[in-house]
Amino acid sequence: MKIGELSRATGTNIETIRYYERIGLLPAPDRTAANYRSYSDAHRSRLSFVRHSRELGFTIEEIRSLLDLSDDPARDCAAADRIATAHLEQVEQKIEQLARLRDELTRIVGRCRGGIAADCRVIEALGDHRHCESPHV
Amino acid sequence: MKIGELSRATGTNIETIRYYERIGLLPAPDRTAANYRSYSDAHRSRLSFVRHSRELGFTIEEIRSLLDLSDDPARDCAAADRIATAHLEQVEQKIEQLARLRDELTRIVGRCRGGIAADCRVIEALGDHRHCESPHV
DNA sequence: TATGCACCCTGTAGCAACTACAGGGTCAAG
DNA sequence: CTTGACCCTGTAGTTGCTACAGGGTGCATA
Repeated sequence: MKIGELSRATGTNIETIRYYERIGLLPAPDRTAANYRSYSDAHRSRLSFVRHSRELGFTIEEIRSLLDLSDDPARDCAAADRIATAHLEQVEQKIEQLARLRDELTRIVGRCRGGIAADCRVIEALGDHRHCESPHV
Repeated sequence: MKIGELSRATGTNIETIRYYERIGLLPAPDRTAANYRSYSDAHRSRLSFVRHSRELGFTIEEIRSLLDLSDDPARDCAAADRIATAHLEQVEQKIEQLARLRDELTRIVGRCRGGIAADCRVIEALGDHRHCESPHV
């Protein structure tokens, strides 16, 4: 299939597909006589793997490792589990951080009673960390 | 104060301070005879405002708008409230998205029983979206 | 007096993970 | 035979910094 079909089949931007090839995440496909890229089903499923992993927040480098593992079926599955578990922990940390941030923002936004900027509690709170109830970031 | 002192006073990287000046977020300070930047307390509190807002996840452009508002005390506070409220909504959406992602990852990780990559449920799940219980991203 | 060291300067390039052109070639339908 | 959809390469932009390279300044110590 041509790049446009692969794009539609996987919901991936054409430029992104070429980008993945450039960085070596997708193998370079065969070319037609007109120098068009010609993809196989193997390409399609590899790209699906990449996109799905990206949607789940894995970095390109993590995906590279996961692809290496899946390319070699004899390899130890524990490595894949380690990558996924580490990533899960990062996601959990990010959620906690955002939750703290949300609480702080809720507090700040709740204090706005309208009026002019000179009396704005939002601006005041942003200017002074001491208004915060818990550390964020 | 010199840039190093401002850096320590606000916990901001020196390169970041110069970057903020370059993009017009911090006004260019006076210079000493040796061409060193010389900051006032007004600079310090403006930088604190910027850093605190960044910690809360506001983008540079949002901060620019918030600074414009705080520079003009006669302006309507509602604009600041709108920016903060919109940002809060984004944070809440991001939290929900990450929570869905965490659930999916938890499901995937939980299926790994060790063994070889050919039978790895982690890799299998990443390769096929149909293993997912809920849509993510 | 020299010299070492911490600090400052400018300008440019790099990071992640794309996205968006510019400027060109290919191919099938009407 | 031309219109339009598609494809190609190569480069530059995005966000918010961070990291040099290659130089100048200022003060304390040997």
